[in-house]
Amino acid sequence: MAEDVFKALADPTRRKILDELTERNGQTLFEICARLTTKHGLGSSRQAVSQHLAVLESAGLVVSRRQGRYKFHDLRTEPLERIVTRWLKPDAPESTP
Amino acid sequence: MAEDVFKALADPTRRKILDELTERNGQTLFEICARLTTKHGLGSSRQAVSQHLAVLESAGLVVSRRQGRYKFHDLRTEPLERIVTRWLKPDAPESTP
DNA sequence: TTGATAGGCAAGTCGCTACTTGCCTATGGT
DNA sequence: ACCATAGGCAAGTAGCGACTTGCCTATCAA
Repeated sequence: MAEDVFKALADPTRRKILDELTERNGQTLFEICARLTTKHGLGSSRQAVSQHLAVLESAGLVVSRRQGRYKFHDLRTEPLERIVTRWLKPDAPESTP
Repeated sequence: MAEDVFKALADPTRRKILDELTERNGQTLFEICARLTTKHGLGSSRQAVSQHLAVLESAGLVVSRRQGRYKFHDLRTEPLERIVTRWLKPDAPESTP
Protein backbone atom coordinates (compact mmCIF):
# COMPACT_ATOMS: atom_id res chain seq x y z
CA MET A 1 0.00 0.00 0.00
CA ALA A 2 0.98 3.65 -0.19
CA GLU A 3 1.99 3.68 3.44
CA ASP A 4 4.93 1.39 2.71
CA VAL A 5 6.02 3.45 -0.29
CA PHE A 6 6.49 6.58 1.81
CA LYS A 7 8.38 4.66 4.45
CA ALA A 8 10.58 3.12 1.81
CA LEU A 9 11.40 6.51 0.33
CA ALA A 10 12.21 8.03 3.72
CA ASP A 11 15.74 6.62 3.82
CA PRO A 12 18.54 8.24 1.79
CA THR A 13 20.34 4.95 1.20
CA ARG A 14 17.19 3.41 -0.24
CA ARG A 15 16.76 6.38 -2.54
CA LYS A 16 20.34 5.87 -3.72
CA ILE A 17 19.51 2.25 -4.43
CA LEU A 18 16.59 3.41 -6.55
CA ASP A 19 18.95 5.79 -8.34
CA GLU A 20 21.30 2.92 -9.00
CA LEU A 21 18.55 0.67 -10.34
CA THR A 22 17.24 3.51 -12.48
CA GLU A 23 20.63 3.80 -14.08
CA ARG A 24 21.12 0.07 -14.52
CA ASN A 25 18.28 -2.34 -13.96
CA GLY A 26 18.57 -5.98 -12.88
CA GLN A 27 21.52 -5.77 -10.51
CA THR A 28 22.38 -8.27 -7.83
CA LEU A 29 22.90 -7.49 -4.16
CA PHE A 30 26.67 -7.49 -4.47
CA GLU A 31 26.61 -5.27 -7.51
CA ILE A 32 24.47 -2.74 -5.71
CA CYS A 33 26.77 -2.87 -2.71
CA ALA A 34 29.83 -2.29 -4.86
CA ARG A 35 28.36 0.60 -6.81
CA LEU A 36 27.02 2.26 -3.68
CA THR A 37 30.45 2.34 -2.14
CA THR A 38 32.42 3.28 -5.24
CA LYS A 39 30.12 5.70 -7.02
CA HIS A 40 28.10 7.17 -4.19
CA GLY A 41 30.67 6.84 -1.44
CA LEU A 42 28.33 5.08 0.94
CA GLY A 43 29.88 2.47 3.22
CA SER A 44 26.86 0.22 3.51
CA SER A 45 27.36 -3.39 4.51
CA ARG A 46 25.86 -6.23 2.57
CA GLN A 47 23.25 -6.95 5.24
CA ALA A 48 22.22 -3.35 5.40
CA VAL A 49 21.64 -3.21 1.65
CA SER A 50 19.83 -6.54 1.80
CA GLN A 51 17.42 -5.18 4.38
CA HIS A 52 16.92 -2.04 2.35
CA LEU A 53 16.07 -4.14 -0.68
CA ALA A 54 13.55 -6.07 1.40
CA VAL A 55 11.87 -2.82 2.39
CA LEU A 56 11.82 -1.62 -1.20
CA GLU A 57 10.42 -4.93 -2.34
CA SER A 58 7.63 -5.02 0.23
CA ALA A 59 6.73 -1.51 -0.90
CA GLY A 60 6.41 -2.73 -4.47
CA LEU A 61 9.20 -0.49 -5.71
CA VAL A 62 11.52 -3.39 -6.50
CA VAL A 63 10.85 -6.91 -7.72
CA SER A 64 13.41 -9.70 -7.64
CA ARG A 65 13.94 -12.79 -9.76
CA ARG A 66 16.12 -15.68 -8.74
CA GLN A 67 18.38 -17.35 -11.23
CA GLY A 68 20.81 -19.92 -9.96
CA ARG A 69 22.73 -18.40 -7.13
CA TYR A 70 22.02 -14.88 -8.32
CA LYS A 71 19.08 -12.71 -7.42
CA PHE A 72 18.42 -9.83 -9.76
CA HIS A 73 16.53 -6.73 -8.72
CA ASP A 74 14.34 -4.66 -11.00
CA LEU A 75 12.78 -1.27 -10.43
CA ARG A 76 9.02 -0.77 -10.43
CA THR A 77 7.85 2.80 -10.77
CA GLU A 78 4.11 2.20 -10.69
CA PRO A 79 3.79 2.89 -6.93
CA LEU A 80 5.58 6.21 -7.39
CA GLU A 81 3.16 7.47 -9.98
CA ARG A 82 0.21 7.08 -7.65
CA ILE A 83 1.34 8.62 -4.41
CA VAL A 84 2.03 12.24 -5.27
CA THR A 85 -1.10 12.93 -7.27
CA ARG A 86 -2.82 12.65 -3.90
CA TRP A 87 -1.98 16.30 -3.12
CA LEU A 88 -1.71 17.59 -6.67
CA LYS A 89 -5.41 18.24 -6.94
CA PRO A 90 -6.88 19.48 -10.26
CA ASP A 91 -6.32 23.14 -9.33
CA ALA A 92 -3.30 25.14 -10.49
CA PRO A 93 -1.00 22.80 -12.41
CA GLU A 94 1.89 25.24 -12.50
CA SER A 95 4.40 22.52 -13.39
CA THR A 96 4.59 23.29 -17.11
CA PRO A 97 4.21 26.86 -18.39
CA MET B 1 16.01 20.39 0.07
CA ALA B 2 14.52 17.16 -1.18
CA GLU B 3 15.81 15.27 1.82
CA ASP B 4 13.44 17.13 4.11
CA VAL B 5 10.50 16.55 1.80
CA PHE B 6 10.89 12.78 2.01
CA LYS B 7 11.26 12.89 5.76
CA ALA B 8 8.22 15.09 6.06
CA LEU B 9 6.15 12.68 3.99
CA ALA B 10 7.29 9.68 6.01
CA ASP B 11 4.81 10.27 8.81
CA PRO B 12 1.14 9.29 8.37
CA THR B 13 -0.12 12.11 10.57
CA ARG B 14 1.73 14.65 8.47
CA ARG B 15 0.23 13.19 5.32
CA LYS B 16 -3.20 13.55 6.91
CA ILE B 17 -2.41 17.19 7.60
CA LEU B 18 -1.55 17.64 3.94
CA ASP B 19 -4.84 15.96 3.05
CA GLU B 20 -6.66 18.36 5.32
CA LEU B 21 -4.93 21.40 3.84
CA THR B 22 -5.59 20.13 0.35
CA GLU B 23 -9.27 20.01 1.14
CA ARG B 24 -9.34 23.41 2.87
CA ASN B 25 -6.41 25.74 2.68
CA GLY B 26 -5.45 28.37 5.24
CA GLN B 27 -6.38 26.60 8.46
CA THR B 28 -5.08 27.42 11.91
CA LEU B 29 -3.42 24.98 14.26
CA PHE B 30 -6.59 24.47 16.29
CA GLU B 31 -8.71 23.94 13.21
CA ILE B 32 -6.33 21.29 11.96
CA CYS B 33 -6.36 19.61 15.36
CA ALA B 34 -10.13 19.57 15.48
CA ARG B 35 -10.55 18.19 11.98
CA LEU B 36 -7.91 15.56 12.49
CA THR B 37 -9.74 14.16 15.50
CA THR B 38 -13.25 14.42 14.13
CA LYS B 39 -12.86 13.52 10.47
CA HIS B 40 -9.79 11.33 10.50
CA GLY B 41 -10.16 9.87 13.98
CA LEU B 42 -6.64 10.75 15.02
CA GLY B 43 -6.13 11.72 18.65
CA SER B 44 -3.22 14.07 18.12
CA SER B 45 -2.47 16.68 20.75
CA ARG B 46 -1.96 20.33 19.90
CA GLN B 47 1.78 20.21 20.46
CA ALA B 48 2.13 17.14 18.29
CA VAL B 49 0.35 18.81 15.40
CA SER B 50 2.38 21.96 15.97
CA GLN B 51 5.61 20.04 15.65
CA HIS B 52 4.31 18.28 12.56
CA LEU B 53 3.51 21.63 11.00
CA ALA B 54 7.03 22.82 11.79
CA VAL B 55 8.45 19.82 9.96
CA LEU B 56 6.18 20.41 6.98
CA GLU B 57 7.12 24.07 6.94
CA SER B 58 10.84 23.43 7.03
CA ALA B 59 10.35 21.05 4.14
CA GLY B 60 8.66 23.80 2.15
CA LEU B 61 5.37 21.93 1.93
CA VAL B 62 3.53 24.42 4.11
CA VAL B 63 3.87 28.16 4.55
CA SER B 64 2.32 30.12 7.41
CA ARG B 65 1.13 33.70 7.73
CA ARG B 66 0.48 35.37 11.03
CA GLN B 67 -2.55 37.57 11.49
CA GLY B 68 -3.33 38.82 14.94
CA ARG B 69 -3.39 35.87 17.27
CA TYR B 70 -4.08 33.48 14.43
CA LYS B 71 -1.56 31.68 12.28
CA PHE B 72 -2.85 30.35 9.01
CA HIS B 73 -1.24 27.50 7.15
CA ASP B 74 -1.17 27.10 3.39
CA LEU B 75 -0.13 24.15 1.29
CA ARG B 76 2.75 24.35 -1.15
CA THR B 77 2.91 21.61 -3.73
CA GLU B 78 6.00 22.72 -5.62
CA PRO B 79 8.38 20.46 -3.66
CA LEU B 80 6.18 17.47 -4.41
CA GLU B 81 6.35 17.94 -8.12
CA ARG B 82 10.10 17.72 -8.15
CA ILE B 83 10.90 14.69 -6.07
CA VAL B 84 9.27 11.79 -7.85
CA THR B 85 10.31 12.65 -11.38
CA ARG B 86 13.74 11.62 -10.14
CA TRP B 87 12.94 7.98 -10.84
CA LEU B 88 10.32 8.39 -13.54
CA LYS B 89 12.67 9.79 -16.13
CA PRO B 90 15.36 7.82 -17.94
CA ASP B 91 17.73 10.78 -17.40
CA ALA B 92 20.54 10.82 -14.91
CA PRO B 93 19.31 11.41 -11.35
CA GLU B 94 20.01 14.56 -9.37
CA SER B 95 22.95 14.45 -7.02
CA THR B 96 20.96 14.73 -3.82
CA PRO B 97 21.33 12.48 -0.75
C1' DT C 1 34.66 -33.09 -2.83
C1' DT C 2 36.49 -28.77 -1.56
C1' DG C 3 36.41 -24.02 -1.53
C1' DA C 4 34.66 -19.73 -2.99
C1' DT C 5 30.72 -17.04 -4.18
C1' DA C 6 25.88 -15.19 -3.41
C1' DG C 7 22.62 -14.62 -0.21
C1' DG C 8 19.46 -15.44 4.18
C1' DC C 9 18.06 -15.30 9.23
C1' DA C 10 17.91 -13.69 13.91
C1' DA C 11 19.11 -11.27 17.92
C1' DG C 12 21.15 -7.18 19.73
C1' DT C 13 22.73 -2.21 19.89
C1' DC C 14 22.02 2.60 19.18
C1' DG C 15 20.22 6.84 17.49
C1' DC C 16 16.47 9.33 15.85
C1' DT C 17 11.71 10.81 16.13
C1' DA C 18 7.02 11.28 17.58
C1' DC C 19 4.74 12.45 21.53
C1' DT C 20 4.05 14.18 26.16
C1' DT C 21 4.37 17.41 30.11
C1' DG C 22 4.75 21.79 32.02
C1' DC C 23 5.20 26.46 31.75
C1' DC C 24 5.46 30.62 29.10
C1' DT C 25 3.95 34.86 25.76
C1' DA C 26 0.59 37.40 23.13
C1' DT C 27 -3.72 38.82 21.30
C1' DG C 28 -8.61 39.91 21.67
C1' DG C 29 -13.24 40.11 23.68
C1' DT C 30 -16.17 41.86 27.66
C1' DA D 1 -8.48 45.62 33.98
C1' DC D 2 -9.68 40.74 33.58
C1' DC D 3 -9.48 36.11 31.46
C1' DA D 4 -10.11 32.97 27.73
C1' DT D 5 -8.13 31.94 23.35
C1' DA D 6 -4.16 30.88 20.11
C1' DG D 7 0.25 29.51 20.04
C1' DG D 8 5.44 28.77 21.49
C1' DC D 9 9.50 26.65 23.98
C1' DA D 10 12.07 23.12 26.23
C1' DA D 11 13.21 18.94 28.57
C1' DG D 12 12.00 14.19 29.08
C1' DT D 13 10.13 9.55 27.62
C1' DA D 14 9.09 5.51 24.62
C1' DG D 15 9.29 3.09 20.52
C1' DC D 16 10.62 2.41 15.94
C1' DG D 17 14.17 1.89 12.47
C1' DA D 18 18.97 1.40 10.61
C1' DC D 19 22.83 -1.08 11.24
C1' DT D 20 25.81 -4.68 13.12
C1' DT D 21 27.27 -9.36 14.49
C1' DG D 22 27.37 -14.13 13.97
C1' DC D 23 26.11 -18.10 11.88
C1' DC D 24 23.60 -20.57 8.40
C1' DT D 25 22.13 -22.48 3.37
C1' DA D 26 22.67 -22.89 -1.59
C1' DT D 27 25.01 -22.79 -5.93
C1' DC D 28 28.96 -23.18 -9.07
C1' DA D 29 33.92 -23.87 -10.47
C1' DA D 30 38.31 -26.39 -9.83
